[in-house]
Amino acid sequence: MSFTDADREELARLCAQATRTIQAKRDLISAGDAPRAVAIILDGWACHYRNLEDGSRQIVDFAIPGDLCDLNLFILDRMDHSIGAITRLKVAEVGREIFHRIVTNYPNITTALWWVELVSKSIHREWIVNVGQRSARQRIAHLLCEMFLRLESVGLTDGFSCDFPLTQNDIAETTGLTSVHVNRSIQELRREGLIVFERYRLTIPDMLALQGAGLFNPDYLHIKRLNRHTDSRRKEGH
Amino acid sequence: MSFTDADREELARLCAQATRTIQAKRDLISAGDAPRAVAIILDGWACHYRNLEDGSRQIVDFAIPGDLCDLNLFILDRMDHSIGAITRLKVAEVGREIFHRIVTNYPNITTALWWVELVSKSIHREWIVNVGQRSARQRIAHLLCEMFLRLESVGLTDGFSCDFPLTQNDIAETTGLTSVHVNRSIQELRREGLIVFERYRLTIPDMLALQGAGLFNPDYLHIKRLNRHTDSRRKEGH
DNA sequence: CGTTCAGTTGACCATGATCAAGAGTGGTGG
DNA sequence: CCACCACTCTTGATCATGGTCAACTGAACG
Repeated sequence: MSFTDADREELARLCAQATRTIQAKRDLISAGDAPRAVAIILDGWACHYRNLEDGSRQIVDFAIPGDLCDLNLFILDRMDHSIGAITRLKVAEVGREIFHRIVTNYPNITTALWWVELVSKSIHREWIVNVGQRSARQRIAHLLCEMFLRLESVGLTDGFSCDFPLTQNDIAETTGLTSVHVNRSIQELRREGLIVFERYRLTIPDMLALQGAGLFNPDYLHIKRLNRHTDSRRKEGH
Repeated sequence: MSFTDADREELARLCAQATRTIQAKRDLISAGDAPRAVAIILDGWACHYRNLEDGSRQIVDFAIPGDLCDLNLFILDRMDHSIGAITRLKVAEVGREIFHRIVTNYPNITTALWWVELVSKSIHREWIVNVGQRSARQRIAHLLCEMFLRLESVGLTDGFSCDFPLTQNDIAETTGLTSVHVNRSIQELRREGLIVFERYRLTIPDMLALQGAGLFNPDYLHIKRLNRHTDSRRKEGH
């Protein structure tokens, strides 16, 4: 599958109209709300999370530029989780009617939506594996590998480095660990030279070594096609 | 959204043609394979799982009658996880061409497919929360609540009881615990009268109590609409 | 009947949690 | 420009949940 010029124009138009800015740490939408628009992340990081009655919080996914939120728009009437801004966020919002028009008129885009949805589900599966089976060290290494490759696939890395706005507490809420233990595990990874990570900037000098430390296998990201998919998006300005 | 008679007939036809039986503990399809058909579970339990290089295995979802497997059919070229039969399994297989015909001709069914996909993703999110945040006791209680309600929504419960073919080792691979610890936790739940569970038969005398023990909140299952959705399937023989 | 697989129990161990205090760092207002 | 505050990171000491290893029981099945 690949996009036609008409598809690309339509995508560019969508990203241009109705943009909105959300402050860091604010919710883009909260659990229980009725979804009102599909959001396309244009800039910044967001996270999908759920709260437990006992006060704990679990982050279940991150959204970086190019990612979509709330495809459930038509289908599920209430958000079953919240989406929060990690950094200041810029999003494009696509309302119900426009979305519907796209789905009926642009089959390639619809297929791409399915694609995005299925990959995101595959990532969810891997996160279950991550918290279910891996040690603290491995979980963190795995998370760093995943996010680096996802950032790379949308052109947001710079050689071996990338901006990485998560606090150690965010990482704790992602990996099901405490922030104290995350701290100690990160120090271990640093000591071994597997990562350089300070001031919200991450460098991975040897990706394969870090992948080894995290039992990371990139297949689940379906990156090859992810690239093909996002290529068209990156060229949208052309 | 609701189905027309034409929709229902089509669904009945799909479930009737090309059924296949898989022995217990065999794979329906393995990670790395190219998916060749969408499978609809007609009878028995299956599980979606991933293996790690270090030999451990994580179950990431169960599939019970009425559930679909491998919607990735057109979209992803390789299975990123395996699907195995827990019990002997009866499935209906829908090939690529037929599936494509459905998607183009039956918009209601297509919407229902989206719906199934999104609910299943919501379940994945909850599983991440389960292994990430809950204690052993809570994880197991939560799993039992979820599966009971899912079985109930397709008419496979009998009052407070249901068939429940998972071994303690299966539960361990689902919850990220060891089978020894699963055993002790189950005994605890039994001792407190929260469950009766033997010979692969589960009884939950007080669902709300068990939900409390598992910090279980059923919202993520979107059950109300699940019922509405599966109604049409249950009546297919009519 | 013997074999296999699931469940059970006990003793001991280790990963990661908890609690608490202190050090940087950055932002804000006087 | 400095002082203060809030937040994140860091470190140490202790604790507990759940893991490991190993042996034994019981049921199912050919």
